[in-house]
Amino acid sequence: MTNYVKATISNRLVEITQQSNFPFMNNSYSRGRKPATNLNSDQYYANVKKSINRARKQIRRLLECNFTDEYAFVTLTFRKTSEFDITNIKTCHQKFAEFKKRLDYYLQKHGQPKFKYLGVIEFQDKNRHGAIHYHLVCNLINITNEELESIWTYGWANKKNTKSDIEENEKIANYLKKGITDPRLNGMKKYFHSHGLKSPITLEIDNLDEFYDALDKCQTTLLEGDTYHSAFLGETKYENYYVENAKELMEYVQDL
DNA sequence: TCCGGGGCCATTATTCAGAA
DNA sequence: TTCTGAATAATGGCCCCGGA
Repeated sequence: MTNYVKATISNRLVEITQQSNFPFMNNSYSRGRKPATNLNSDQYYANVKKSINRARKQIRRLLECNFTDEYAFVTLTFRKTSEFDITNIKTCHQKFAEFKKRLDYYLQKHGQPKFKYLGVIEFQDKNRHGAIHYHLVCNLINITNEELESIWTYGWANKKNTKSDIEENEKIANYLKKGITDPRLNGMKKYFHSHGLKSPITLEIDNLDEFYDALDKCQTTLLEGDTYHSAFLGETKYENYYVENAKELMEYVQDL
């Protein structure tokens, strides 16, 4: 029996969750992030798992929301150096921040749009002893690999332009999601992106049949769906759809 | 012209208790 | 548990400014 339905719309990606129990809301308790806890409790690993799941979902959603047409998939690698530790997340993030500034300046100078990106880091363990590299989905469509590498300065840059569609996005999202389970990222940001990206829209659905009708009209494909049981949410059914005509769906949603 | 440091505050990670 | 929203700690994006 379904009592509560929620839809999360990330442009063409539509996720529908139906559950038999209502979500609970109560704000009378003191909650909040505590300083780092002991690293070996069951609770800690449960939180790590949760964090990874949330990051996975969010990466996919942000990709669909913000890179809807053509985008560039970029890999940035550090060459071996004695100047700084290329396996240290903090140090590398600092270098990445400096790179962004150089890039911002370059883009501004050449009258190109501001750098928009969604990215993760990954450790290269085979042969490279945990060297960090960056994977980015971004809007650097018009810049050449050579230009990019000369701005990056720390090693190699590899860029591939991609058309945003269901298969490519799935592939790219999986690629981005691959490395975020690394324990070296526990307690840290597992993904990052430029400010001002569009967020997915979350809706409570009162009339599910009507919502399905609207979906049908927008050339919708079912990607996956399943049902599981949760002690708190009850019978829970989720379905992910891909909508060809996202614009029409948005118009319908505006009227709700 | 080019870009790095400081700092503000946006964004993410972690934690918690649990309705009809 | 493929969970939730809210609160808070922690991290990092990005603007401003000024030095080289």
